[in-house]
Amino acid sequence: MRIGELAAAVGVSPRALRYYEEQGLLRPDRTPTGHRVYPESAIERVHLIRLLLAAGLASRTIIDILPCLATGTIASAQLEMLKTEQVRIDSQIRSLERARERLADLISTSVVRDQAS
Amino acid sequence: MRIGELAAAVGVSPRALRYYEEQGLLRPDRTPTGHRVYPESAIERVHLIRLLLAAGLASRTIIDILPCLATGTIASAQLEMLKTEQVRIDSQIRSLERARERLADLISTSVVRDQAS
DNA sequence: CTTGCAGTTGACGTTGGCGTCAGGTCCTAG
DNA sequence: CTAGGACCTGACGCCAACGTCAACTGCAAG
Repeated sequence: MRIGELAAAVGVSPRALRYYEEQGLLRPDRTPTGHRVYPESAIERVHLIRLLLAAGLASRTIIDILPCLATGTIASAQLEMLKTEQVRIDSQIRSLERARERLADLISTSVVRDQAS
Repeated sequence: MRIGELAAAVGVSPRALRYYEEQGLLRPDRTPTGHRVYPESAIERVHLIRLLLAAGLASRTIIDILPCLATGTIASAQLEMLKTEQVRIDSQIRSLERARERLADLISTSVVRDQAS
């Protein structure tokens, strides 16, 4: 499939897909004229990339863990990285929960006041 | 208290405090010679600012809701903003939880492999 | 007085994840 | 043959939240 199709399939821009390739996250084949050709599996792969990027992992980190999907094996150094990221994500979740709670406090304790513009 | 003291008290850099002021989040008094002077309450205020920034709120948004703390009242437009932010935070938390789960999957299903180098 | 740390403003640098041209090529339909 | 999408490679733009000089002033201690 070509870049436009993949982009539509996963809901990202072609520019983003080229950027992922530039970062080493994707390695599409090329037609003789240089057009990118992606396998079906790229859809799943991009979804995972987006998920991890949204969770705050650096693309460098993602590069290291993507091979684990294909091989089903992982180096101990990468395993440590994954655990570190989990810890970071956990603390980020807690931070978000505190913020949400604080906003809820504000909402429940504030008196709504009419505001002309 | 001066900027260095406040910075140490809340664990941020003086530069960050000046930036918050530039953004309208803080309004310290000044000594006759121009040095910033913060009230004790600034500690609490900066903690809240950090919490909301960490939760992904824009400083412009924070500007609008900080007065609510002081007045205990809130305009209906700001109330809507707060609810919108809550929704955003909720979806962000869910996204993080999915990522964490995915990492846990990887950890539990991958075979740890020895790695020279 | 001077040493030296703390403070001031101003301005440019950084990082990530793309958006957005610009200028050219490829390919399919009519 | 030609029109017009879709694709290509640069390369510069953008935004937020500061970091990092630079060049200067303020101030307390010895």
